[in-house]
Amino acid sequence: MQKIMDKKPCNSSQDPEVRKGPWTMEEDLILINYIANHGEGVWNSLAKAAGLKRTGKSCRLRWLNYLRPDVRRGNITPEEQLLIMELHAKWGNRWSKIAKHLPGRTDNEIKNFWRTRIQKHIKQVDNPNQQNYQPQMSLDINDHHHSSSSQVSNIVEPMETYSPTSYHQQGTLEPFPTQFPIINDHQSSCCTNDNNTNNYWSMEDIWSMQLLNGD
DNA sequence: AACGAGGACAACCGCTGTCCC
DNA sequence: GGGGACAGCGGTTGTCCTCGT
Repeated sequence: MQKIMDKKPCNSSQDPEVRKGPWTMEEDLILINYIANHGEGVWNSLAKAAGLKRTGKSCRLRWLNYLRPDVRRGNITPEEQLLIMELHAKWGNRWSKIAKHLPGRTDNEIKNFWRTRIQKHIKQVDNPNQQNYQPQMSLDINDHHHSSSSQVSNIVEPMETYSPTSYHQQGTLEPFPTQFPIINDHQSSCCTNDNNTNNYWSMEDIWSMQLLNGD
């Protein structure tokens, strides 16, 4: 049906007026301001009414994944990791469904987390003799969460087949001790405005600006 | 210090589902 | 019932950053 609409490359890329790529601070502020004043919904008309040269789709994604005040970013906790694995074992790649059980987490973030950390790890475990395999992270959650469901153990099991390094050595409950960039720190340090992309700055910055603007 | 490779994340794309006329 | 518009989802790609050489 509406594929007709979407077939036209995002019905927008042909339109020189439609911006793509990273959002700028100005665009973010416009979107935040508009939603603060008018609420979300009807994204296509919202984008137009707000004066953003973006598709409604793009605005929705930006708001849901980044700008919403209740979005939590970075530092996925061991408990969240466990939950993700448990729910993924139950539902598969139903990221939005999984995200609903992790308050403040977005489906995109969970999906990225799964693909970059867990899936990679599973691949490594599947091909342990591939090149000089070096386990980089531990997902040996069951060792520390004996209450885990059998569903979890199904998916976690392969990960127990190697001996985690720093995790056990450090005796902490940090499944990915060396793998987790502290995203909040990263963003708050690198994301102040001297970054030439204008795309990386903390949400605290945005929301404080928002407050300063008096909206 | 420079450069390349790989990782992490943001954003886009294509598709499906749902609602409304 | 058919078709259009929109929201939402999952997969993929692009970009930036970090780390190793």
